[in-house]
Amino acid sequence: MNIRDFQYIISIAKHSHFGKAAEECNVSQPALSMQIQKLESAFGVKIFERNNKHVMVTDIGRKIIERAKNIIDETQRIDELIKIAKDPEAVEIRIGAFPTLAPYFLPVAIPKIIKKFPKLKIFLIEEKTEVLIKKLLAGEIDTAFLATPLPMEIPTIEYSVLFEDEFLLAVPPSHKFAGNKVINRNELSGESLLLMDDGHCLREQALDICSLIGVREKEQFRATSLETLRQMVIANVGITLIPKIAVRENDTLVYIPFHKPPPKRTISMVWRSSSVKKELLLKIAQNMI
Amino acid sequence: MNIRDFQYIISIAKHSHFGKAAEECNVSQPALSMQIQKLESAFGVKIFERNNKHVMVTDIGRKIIERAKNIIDETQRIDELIKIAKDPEAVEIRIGAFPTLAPYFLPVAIPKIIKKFPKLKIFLIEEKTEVLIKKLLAGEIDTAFLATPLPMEIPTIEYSVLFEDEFLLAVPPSHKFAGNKVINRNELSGESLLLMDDGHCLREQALDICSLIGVREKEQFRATSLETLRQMVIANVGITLIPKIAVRENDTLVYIPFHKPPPKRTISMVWRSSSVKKELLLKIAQNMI
DNA sequence: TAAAAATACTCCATAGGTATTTTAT
DNA sequence: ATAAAATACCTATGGAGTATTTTTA
Repeated sequence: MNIRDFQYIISIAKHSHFGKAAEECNVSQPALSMQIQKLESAFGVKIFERNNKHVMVTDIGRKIIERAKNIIDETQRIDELIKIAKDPEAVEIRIGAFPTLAPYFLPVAIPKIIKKFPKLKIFLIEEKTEVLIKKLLAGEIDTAFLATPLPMEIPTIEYSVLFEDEFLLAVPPSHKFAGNKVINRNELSGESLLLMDDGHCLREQALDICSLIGVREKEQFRATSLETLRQMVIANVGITLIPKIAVRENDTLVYIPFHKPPPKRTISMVWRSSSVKKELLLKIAQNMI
Repeated sequence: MNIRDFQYIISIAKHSHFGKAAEECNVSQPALSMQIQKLESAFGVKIFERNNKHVMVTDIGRKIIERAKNIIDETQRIDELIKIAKDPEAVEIRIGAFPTLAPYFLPVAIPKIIKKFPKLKIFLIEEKTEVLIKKLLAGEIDTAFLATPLPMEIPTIEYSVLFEDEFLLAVPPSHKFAGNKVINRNELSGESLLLMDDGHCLREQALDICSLIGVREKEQFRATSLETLRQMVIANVGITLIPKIAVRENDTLVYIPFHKPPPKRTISMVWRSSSVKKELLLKIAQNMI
C-alpha cells in the first residue's frame, strides 16, 4: 500500500470526480481508476459508489478517508521535520499575537528573534485570542504570544512563560489621581473604568482586576483598540488600565503604578505539543526571556 | 513512499539490527538495506547511523520514526474499520470493569450484550479504575464500565451513562438501625463506616458521601473487596455503604435505603473518542439501558 | 575471523502512460 | 450526443530475491 493511494482517495472524495482528481494528483485518469480498483479489491470494500456520471463516497469510504487524512498529515509533518533538520533556522514560522499586545511587543520581540535566528522567515498575524487558538490548533500558525492561563484548558497546547506585564492606571493630567506617585487598589473603589470591547482579552483581564478591587465598568463606552482607549482617556471620558508594555514616555497621559503586588497579565509563547517546530519554538522562547 | 517503509524503519529501530528486522518484516536483509538507502536518499537525511557492527537511530531518525508509528497505527485502524464494516458484530471487544462493580453487573450485562450481538467475541478485564483508564488510552481495552464523572477530566474519552446505582446502609441484624425501613442521612452523624482500601473508586465514592453527611471512616480497617466488607459487617465490626447492585435477597445483612434523594454512583460505558468501534459501543450502551 | 551491512545482478509485479470502449444522462 | 469512468495493452520503474563482497570489532 502506497501513501499516494491515500492522496488519491482524498482527492477523489474532494472532487467527487476521477478526472479532476487525476489532474490534481498529476496522473492520468485511467491510472487513477486502476489504483482505486486495486485498493478496493485489496481492502475488500468499495470506497466509492460510482458510474460514469456520479461519484460518491461510501460509508466505510468516509471512515477510511478520515484516517487517510491523518496519515497524509503525518507524512507532511515528516517532510517538515526533515526540512527543519536540514537547515534548522531557515524555516517559516507563523506567529500570532493579540491586538492589545502585538503593536507594543512585536517591535521588540521580532528583532530579538531575527538577531538570534537570522535565517528564519517570520509571518505575523494579529487576531483576538480566540481566533489565534483556533488557528494554532488548525496548524495555520505555529505559535502565538498569548496571555496565560488560556481562557480554556487545552491539553494539546503547551507554552513557555515570557514575562509579566503589569497594569498601570491611566488618567488624564487634570484628574484627581494625576499627582499620585503610586495608587492603592482600594483608592479606586467607586470609580468606573473604560474597557475594551467584547472578545479582547484585555477586557477580560481588566474585568478580573475590577472585580478584585471593587471597581465597575463605565458602561457607555467600549474601545476596539488600546489606542482608542488611550485617546478616550486623553479626551477626559474616563480612566482605564493600561499594560506597562503599552506605556509611552512623554505622553499627555499620566500612568500611575499600583502598590505591590500590582495587577498584571502573564504573556507566554504558546504552541501545539505535537508541533514539528516545538524545539525551535522553545529555543526562541528561552531566548526572549 | 510505501507504508511498508515505515514498518521497516520502526522494526530496525526496535532491533538496532538489519538482519533481525528483515526477519521480522519477512524480507531479505539486502532488500531491507536497499529500501532504507532509497528512503534516506529520498528524504535527504540519514535515519540510521550504522556500520556492519552497530546500528543506531539518528536524532532526525527518531523524530521520523515517532511519526511513522502514528502512520502505522492509522493503517491498522483502517484495517480494523474494514473488518468491522464487513461483519459489524463479529468483532473482538475487550471490556473492563472495576472490582466493586464487575461481579454484580457483568453477569447481568454480558448476557444482554450477547443476546443482541451474538457474534461478538467479548473479553473481560477486572481492574481498578485508574488501571482501566490507562489500558483504555493505550488501546489495550476497547471500553470500560466506570463510575462517572471520571476522577480526572480526559478529553479523548467519551461515555454514555447506563444507570444510577444507589447506596444502601448495610448493618448487621443486631444493629440499632436494623429495624428502620429507611434512614435519614443525618441519623448517621457520629457513626463511622467501614470502607474499601485505597485506589478503589467505591472508597472515593463513599468518602464523598461521608463528607456530605458528616460521617467519618472507621480507621482501623480497610477492605480489599466488597465481599470482605460485607463479611466484616456480618461479623459486627461495623456498618458500611453497599451499592444496590451488590445487594442480595435473603442475606444475613440488613440493607436500609436512604431517604430520597439517596446517595448514588453513576455507572457509564466509556470509550476512546477515536475508537474504530465507537459506533458499535454506542449501540451496545443504548441497548443496556 | 566472524558477523553483519553493503553491493551486484536478475527478475517480476505493478504503477502509470496512451488509445479505446462502455455507459448513463 | 457527450462526458466520464472502465478496459486493453504496453512500458518503465522499483521492490525483492540470491550470491557475493566489504568492513570492523
